[in-house]
Amino acid sequence: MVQLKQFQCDALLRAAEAACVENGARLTHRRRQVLSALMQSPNPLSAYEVLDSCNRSAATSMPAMSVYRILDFLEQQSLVHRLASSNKYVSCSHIACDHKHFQKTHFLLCEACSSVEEVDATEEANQALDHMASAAGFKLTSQQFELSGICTTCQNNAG
Amino acid sequence: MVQLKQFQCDALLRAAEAACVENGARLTHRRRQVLSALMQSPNPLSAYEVLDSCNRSAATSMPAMSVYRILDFLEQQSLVHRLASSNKYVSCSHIACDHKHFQKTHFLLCEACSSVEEVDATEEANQALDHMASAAGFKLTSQQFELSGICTTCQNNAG
DNA sequence: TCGTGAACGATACATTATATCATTTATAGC
DNA sequence: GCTATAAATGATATAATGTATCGTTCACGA
Ligand SMILES: [Zn+2]
Ligand SMILES: [Zn+2]
Ligand SMILES: [Zn+2]
Ligand SMILES: [Zn+2]
Repeated sequence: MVQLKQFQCDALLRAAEAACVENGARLTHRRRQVLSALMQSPNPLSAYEVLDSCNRSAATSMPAMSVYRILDFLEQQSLVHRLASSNKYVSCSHIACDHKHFQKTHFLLCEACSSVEEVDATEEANQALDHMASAAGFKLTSQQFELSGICTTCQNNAG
Repeated sequence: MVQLKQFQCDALLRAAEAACVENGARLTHRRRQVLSALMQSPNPLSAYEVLDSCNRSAATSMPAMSVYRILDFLEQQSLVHRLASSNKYVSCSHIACDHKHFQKTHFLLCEACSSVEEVDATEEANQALDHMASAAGFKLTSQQFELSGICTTCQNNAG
């Protein structure tokens, strides 16, 4: 996950706008600012990091309230995802494609560079975890996992 | 996970004290208060919930700082575990037994009653998740998963 | 008994999140 | 275009959570 070039970001924003319209919602200026901040960040951002990013790259300053409201909105639209383990946000990596989050989605977090990879659950993993849970009498409901590890790039840099 | 009777709690506290001594640490009065609060709670508690619990059940009021310090200490001693997804704490379910957390430990969280079950990772789950991560080039490091679901009791109550 | 470091108390402060209400903006119907 | 309506935002206050710092007390060993 590398910082997006501007023309890529624009294309994603157009796709995001289309997705909103399809849901009867609007991608306003403020929402676009927040989404853009997350798209351009190589790492997940906390609400206040989003706020700072927006305020650095714009003339008018955004109230903190708006960031919280807008992050909620964007999450409902599946344009961003919230990482519970760090309470930070990442932009969805499937905004431009037709991916609809039908599968469970998991996140791989690099401990070295803080990059995030959004991956679909495998059937193998679903079964193994269901199995592990049912051994304790639990019936798993939908959820996303946030798995820590080392990404390809950082493995190569270290080796 | 049900609220512990007092004599069970006392036995656990004795075991916890022994574990501390083995590590060259001490289970002081304040630490005992915090650990006891977590043991007696059927659900995970946030730092301030621990604080409230301690202050309800004791004459002298505990400063918030102490709770944070002590939770860190207890976590290092593996007497309590921190749940990253909710930023709350639970007492370890293996204080009395000889369980040493050699295996990865995962947590099953009931969405209905908020109870928590601490379970060992299965080899099957480890492999499935390693496999899923390596498909994206990630090498997983140690971690704990916090899986949402419905516990046995709540399944029966619903059915 | 005294020195030492760990644990704790106390205070201030920083960060993060929510509640509330006024104002502005977009939209649809006329 | 004009107006009613709801959505979105601005503005302010406040709550909740977490950290930094320093002085004091306490346990323990020399
Ligand atoms: Zn996504
Ligand atoms: Zn990396
Ligand atoms: Zn444990
Ligand atoms: Zn339950």
